[in-house]
Amino acid sequence: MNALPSLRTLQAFEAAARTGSFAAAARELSISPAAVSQLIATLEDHVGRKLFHRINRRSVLTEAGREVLPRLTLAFEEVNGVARSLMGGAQRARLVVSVPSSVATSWLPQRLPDFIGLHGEADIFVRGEEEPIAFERDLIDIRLSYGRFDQRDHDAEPIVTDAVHPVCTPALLKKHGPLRDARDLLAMPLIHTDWGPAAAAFPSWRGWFEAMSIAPGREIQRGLTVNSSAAALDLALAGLGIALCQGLFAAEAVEQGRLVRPIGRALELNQPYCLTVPLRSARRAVVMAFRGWFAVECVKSVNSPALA
Amino acid sequence: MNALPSLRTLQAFEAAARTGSFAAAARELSISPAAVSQLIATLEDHVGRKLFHRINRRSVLTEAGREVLPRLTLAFEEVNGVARSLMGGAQRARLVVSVPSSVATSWLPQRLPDFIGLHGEADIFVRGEEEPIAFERDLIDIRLSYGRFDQRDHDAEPIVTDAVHPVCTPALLKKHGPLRDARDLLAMPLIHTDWGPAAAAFPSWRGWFEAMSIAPGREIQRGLTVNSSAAALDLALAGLGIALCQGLFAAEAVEQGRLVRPIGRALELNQPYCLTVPLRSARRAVVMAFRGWFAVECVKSVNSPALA
DNA sequence: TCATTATGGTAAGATAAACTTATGAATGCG
DNA sequence: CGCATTCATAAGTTTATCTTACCATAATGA
Repeated sequence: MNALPSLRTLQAFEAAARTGSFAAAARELSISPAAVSQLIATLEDHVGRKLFHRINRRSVLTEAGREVLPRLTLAFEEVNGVARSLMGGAQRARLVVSVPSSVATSWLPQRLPDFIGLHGEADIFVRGEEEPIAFERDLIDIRLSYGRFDQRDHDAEPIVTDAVHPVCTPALLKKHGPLRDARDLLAMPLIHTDWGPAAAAFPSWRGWFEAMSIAPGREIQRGLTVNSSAAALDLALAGLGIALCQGLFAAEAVEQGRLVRPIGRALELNQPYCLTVPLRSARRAVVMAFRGWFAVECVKSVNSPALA
Repeated sequence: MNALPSLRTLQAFEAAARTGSFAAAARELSISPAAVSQLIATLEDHVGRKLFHRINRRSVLTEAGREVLPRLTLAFEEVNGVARSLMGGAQRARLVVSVPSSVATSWLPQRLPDFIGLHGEADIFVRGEEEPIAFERDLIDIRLSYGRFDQRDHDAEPIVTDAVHPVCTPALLKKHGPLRDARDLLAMPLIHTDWGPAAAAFPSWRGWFEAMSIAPGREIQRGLTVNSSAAALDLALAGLGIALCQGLFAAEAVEQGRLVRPIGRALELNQPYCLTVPLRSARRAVVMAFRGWFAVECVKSVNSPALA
């Protein structure tokens, strides 16, 4: 188990391979071309394999070299990025937030300016993605998920349990006249959401009617079907039907009067929303600040008086 | 624009921060504790900021240190991985393949052993994901996509244009009796696929009937709806209905007689499947080999005699 | 309590890695 | 051809890195 080659030789190799010339690499590293040549020779010696074909005083990468170059380049770019951020005067906080895609499209971006206003400048990365989440590979600092996913070295905390509400535009409700009971909904165009494997346990219209003690027939499968809450909300806003939408997403439109609830009956979800934070990030100031703010915003949306 | 700190000092910092002790870092780097202390002091000096709180001969990371540690660790791990793979005797080829999720679940894994048998050992990473693809961030060597996505420094090549075929189990077909024309399909349970935003232009049952010059009523929306080809195929295999499935996925089951085509009419897709290869990877042996093999496998499935 | 053993910091000197300069050979270009 | 550019090699220098030695502090345990 020999020692690994020195980082300096790898650095020289990376620069030369990327630029395609020892001379250019030398300029980049502010050293002489001869030094580059020697470093690379040392590395080739150490790993026991040529990394450049020396053909005509010109060097082209060997297969082995070509194979590893992109990985090295990416890794060194990251190292240099870290170094630069350490050297920068006032270091900007960095925060990687992972949320379900539906939250990433509109709910979160709308509210982010508020957080930035409260907390000050920060480099925030929002990732819209579904379980399973690669906390370590993607260096995620905080994740909002539907349901609790406990892991070693991660702190998971339930925030609030949401519910789904039937919502549609006021115009659509007017057109179909006021409803007397839940059964009248069956006559209106329903917007279905197919949650996919991610959250198969989410309530459907069928589930909602059953919770209202109404046994729906096959006809409820009619109408539009989409595969995300965001899309369902958009269709509802466009007046195309009644969507069964989480409070989290529907609250704002209902508060503004752009959507109404034809029937004030909601169906609670099986799982709460949870915030998961890897322990390595739990103590960082930005992360703690964001965690608190995020939880409050979720609760505010879900428990909006407009949905009471 | 000051020079960046030397990699060696960053390496020492990373080891000390990760292990939580200068002494442990020294052991890891096979140098003396004093050397670690000096390297870190040099780094702190260079970036003009303390990275450890020295409290009681014990060091704990400062906020600045905690902020950058995970990024540094990940980057150095990658560098070390590269170094190790260079030192390893016979280097194993490494290949990162990106395909649509549906292809990643079953079609590709089934066929990979064949490629490995032909080409020899290799470290193959299969990523199931949808457009847009982050070729550079994820260092992808080759991508199969539905439709052509041209980019700078990428080579995109159409492979074959697939078609969708109605398929169901022989048992289901028998139960509903032989069909005389396409219109009879309307009486059978249809399995719908909702492609989502990724490939909105994919044909639906409605499109298929229209191509057959049949104007379907609202009733065709009945039945099951799933959001992936793979799921639709599974449901069809379970005898739950007729799915409209790409030749790529259906070919094998039809060849084996597990599925049949109640009507031999297919509907061609709007876009061909394409293989995209970043130029940096185009000349690598594994990549070229895989590209050729992959294209042939796709064509074989799509043009299977069983679907003729 | 008082060694014992750990931690990290500092100073001085040693060593080896890294670098420069100088030179040569091969190539391409005007 | 003459000139610029490329990389390789050799010899000598610089300096970053490392060791050794010694100190201070704190926790551990007999």
